[in-house]
Amino acid sequence: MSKRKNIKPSESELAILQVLWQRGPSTVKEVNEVLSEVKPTGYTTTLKFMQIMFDKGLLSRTSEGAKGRSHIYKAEVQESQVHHALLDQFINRVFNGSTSQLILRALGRKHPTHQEIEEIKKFLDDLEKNNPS
Amino acid sequence: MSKRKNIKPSESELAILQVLWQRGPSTVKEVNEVLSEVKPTGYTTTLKFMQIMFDKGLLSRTSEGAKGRSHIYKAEVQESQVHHALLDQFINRVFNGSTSQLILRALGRKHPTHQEIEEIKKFLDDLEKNNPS
DNA sequence: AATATTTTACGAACTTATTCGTAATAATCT
DNA sequence: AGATTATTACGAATAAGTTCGTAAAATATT
Repeated sequence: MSKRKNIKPSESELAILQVLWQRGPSTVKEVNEVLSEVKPTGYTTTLKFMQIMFDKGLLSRTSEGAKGRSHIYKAEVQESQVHHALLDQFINRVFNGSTSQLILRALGRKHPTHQEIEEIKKFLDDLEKNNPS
Repeated sequence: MSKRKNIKPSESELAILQVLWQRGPSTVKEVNEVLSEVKPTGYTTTLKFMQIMFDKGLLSRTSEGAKGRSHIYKAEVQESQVHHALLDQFINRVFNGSTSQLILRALGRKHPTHQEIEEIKKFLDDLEKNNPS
């Protein structure tokens, strides 16, 4: 249906997307500063990735800023879209396609808070109401 | 606590582990036959991977079979262990460490069956009983 | 305008993962 | 034993991802 291709951002690409999802359209410098807080990264390294992502269509960029300044990059894929795609791949690779297996494992590995549990339960209730399968 | 290191099997390594978890200890030939059902794979390719995994300690092997036959390889990491580790990494990478975010996304993306929902709910009930946090 | 700074473009080095060819070794068959 | 087949070991080619140096171009400063 959607024109979504093989969305499979690499580790580094995902990190950059996350910054852009959070901050909105940003320059290389801005992205690099955020990334460097977690892990020191050379400016040209970040630049290179963003250029590659631009070529792939993961990002777009506006050349003509206010007064001919640096490129401003913008994510061209939605967070939910990427989450969905990565989850699909992960569930297929690791849990043989079983979503419930994934969820049981996820719940089992750490102790979710009471609040988290309630949140999930509520979500499940809603699902059942709207989906009589 | 446990001596678990950085468990991060690659795509191909995971596929091999899955065969070994399912079949139990097996020869290269046997593993390769299973893998080839899904995706044709050269014998020496599978062999190479299993040798690498042996070097890494992911697999062990018995040299002295019944009558000096081929190596029989065995997974040296448990399925639950690897699931756990991969989930940790995935949740950190993609969902910023939030398990409930992962779960909500996973539930939202496809329609789980009524049965699956019940299964999960039951699991949540148990969790709440045993964990008054 | 000359110099310095910022940003971009290009390309190369390096790493990890994947794939397989080829040769050596071991076992089996005639 | 000699030939055939099976299995292992080794090394190399390719690909994808990561990292950065260097140079060119654009912008700002003195």
